[in-house]
Amino acid sequence: MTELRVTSLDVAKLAGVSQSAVSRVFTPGASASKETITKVRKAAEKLGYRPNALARAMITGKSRIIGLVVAYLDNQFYPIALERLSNALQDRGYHILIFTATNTQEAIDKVMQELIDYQVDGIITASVGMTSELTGRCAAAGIPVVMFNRAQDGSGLSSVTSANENGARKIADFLVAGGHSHIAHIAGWGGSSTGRDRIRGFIDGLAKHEKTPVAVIDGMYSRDVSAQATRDLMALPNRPDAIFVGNDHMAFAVLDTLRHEYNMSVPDDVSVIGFDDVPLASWAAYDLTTVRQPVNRMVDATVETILAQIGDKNRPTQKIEIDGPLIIRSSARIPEGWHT
Amino acid sequence: MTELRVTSLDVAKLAGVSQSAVSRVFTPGASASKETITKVRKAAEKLGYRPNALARAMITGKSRIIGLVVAYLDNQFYPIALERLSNALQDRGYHILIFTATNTQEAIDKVMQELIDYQVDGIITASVGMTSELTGRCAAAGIPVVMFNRAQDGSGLSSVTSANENGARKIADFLVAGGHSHIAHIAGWGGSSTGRDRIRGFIDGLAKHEKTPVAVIDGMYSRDVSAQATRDLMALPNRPDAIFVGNDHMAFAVLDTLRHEYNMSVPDDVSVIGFDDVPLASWAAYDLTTVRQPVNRMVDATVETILAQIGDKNRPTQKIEIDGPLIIRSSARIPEGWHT
DNA sequence: AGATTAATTGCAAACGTATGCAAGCAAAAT
DNA sequence: ATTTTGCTTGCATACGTTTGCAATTAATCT
Repeated sequence: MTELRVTSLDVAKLAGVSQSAVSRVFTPGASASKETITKVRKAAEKLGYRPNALARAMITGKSRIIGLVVAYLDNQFYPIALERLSNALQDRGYHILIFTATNTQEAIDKVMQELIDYQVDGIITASVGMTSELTGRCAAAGIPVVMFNRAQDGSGLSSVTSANENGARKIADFLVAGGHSHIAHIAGWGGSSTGRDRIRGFIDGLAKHEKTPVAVIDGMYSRDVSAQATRDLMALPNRPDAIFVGNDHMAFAVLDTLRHEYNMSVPDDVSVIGFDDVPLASWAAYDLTTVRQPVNRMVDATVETILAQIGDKNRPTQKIEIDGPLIIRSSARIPEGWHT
Repeated sequence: MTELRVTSLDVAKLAGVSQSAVSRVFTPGASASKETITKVRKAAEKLGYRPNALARAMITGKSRIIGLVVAYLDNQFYPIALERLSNALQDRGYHILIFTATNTQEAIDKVMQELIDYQVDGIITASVGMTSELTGRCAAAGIPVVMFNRAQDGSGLSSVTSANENGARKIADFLVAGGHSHIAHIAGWGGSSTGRDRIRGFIDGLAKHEKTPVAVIDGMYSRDVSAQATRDLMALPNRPDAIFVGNDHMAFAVLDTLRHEYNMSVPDDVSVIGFDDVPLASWAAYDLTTVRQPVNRMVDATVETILAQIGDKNRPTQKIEIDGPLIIRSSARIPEGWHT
């Protein structure tokens, strides 16, 4: 009904001051007398005025919007991270323009372009890779980018990940100490740095004990693919007695398959270890041994980094790795002498 | 390095046309000759120009941004819905400004205000209630609101939900047909219409068979509260042999508690039924009987409604209910003659 | 060929705000 | 009393677009 937009000019007229005065009252750093402030605030209150964020963004060149690109939301890790990121950024007065994009170059390129159209102050990508051409465009547009839970070598982009190699090494140690002889790995997607780093750390960790995995299969971060990989492993002549799965999300599928298709007992028949420690991992139905990705600290680091780069465009990018502990639960045999 | 923003004026100069011409080339409805179009496109390409969405938004009054307010992301239903909403809106050329807010009046009020500041074209709320004062402000600002998976009586706001009463009635029928004698309900938060509707439907459904629930406990949409409710139910003299839980998320906690704290077998000792049919419900570890909320159709309806209201501000609001089927799995006793 | 119509284009005025500049003014310093 | 200092304030401009208007040009019709 009342289709009119109330502007700073309206407030100015009612308060008997200039438009600039109104603007200054609503601009944190600006100077205004006690008297003007109260007059303006009263008038604004009466008219229900609030500054137009878009107009403000255009003039200042700062939109206070952070673009967030995320691929999959069915892996519980990402909604959790998203929630935390959102809260942390809201506290700092930023807002999140969100895009879901499948992990293909075209989709991501398209989405990133649209983000840039909105003059976002910064971009956070969660679980997606980026074209080098695209990173170039962001750099050209002067938009900082931070990759969350994913890194990209030689991109010159900041990234925040957990210590994937080291985490996978811990898992190798744990499984070997548990006396497993046939150890397999259902890996995260080979197209992701996270997947590759975990493979590398795991193989390296096994090598330290002069062991090699009986098999390494790409699980593509998919339940279906991981379930099939499990079947393939069970069909092997040297059937594994331990499986490290590249993330929790896939590990749940592996557990379901072992228990309900093969009637196997975990960890008596097979030990299973995941990676991430999503909330679901602690639920009694799974009780999954896993390496924790410290979401809170990763989120804090991400927010710090992106804001720092927004504040100082010449600040060098950085690759942050945060170590997480092995969380010992009941899905993998616990070596003698390890304390839960 | 190259800190300069390329504007339509730059393109105009390079192409040897006026700034308006450039604008028209990038404005769908506008008229421009073949020749100008190619000249402008070439120049734009060369300079890497794209129209500034913020400036465009300010002048047209349409930001093509939809505000999305969501409370919790640990219930898998919401990330899934979010993903679908995001995709559907992206396809229509809209973008999502997301806010996570705890389900308290102050938090929601604050968040909604900030959304309005950004001149969003519409607002979708998922799983949060709203102040009547706030709905008033939105109406005053001429911003359409659609509530997703929640309704609000007398608010005059559009809403999209599943047929909660009817769904709960189906569950009552199913449990009674299964021959259960002591039926309990761990309900969704009483502060939500969804929670209340499901209670009403369930009690009504039981009443049709001349039964009443042995207990109705508010599970507050929380795992912990639901687990405790389960313990309380098990301590009852007339211990229930069937529990309808207000949503899947809580039902998982109930299952975990029954199985791992009480060593009970489902459905032999107790039948458990949830509501939502999130992906997790079909995983072998839970295999939960539940009523499906047809997310895709709910999302489609939500998008349709919000866009329709944006297109025509005088369009009457509507409350849409979409019926979903009972998905029969193994967590509840299957009555003779029911076909899975 | 002349007249009517349609399409294209540039000019200029918006949209709602922030901010440099100079003027005003009161208080403090000399 | 005069100067200095510091704080407020209004004026006017800018941000990067879209769009009504009028003018120009091209196309169609009689």
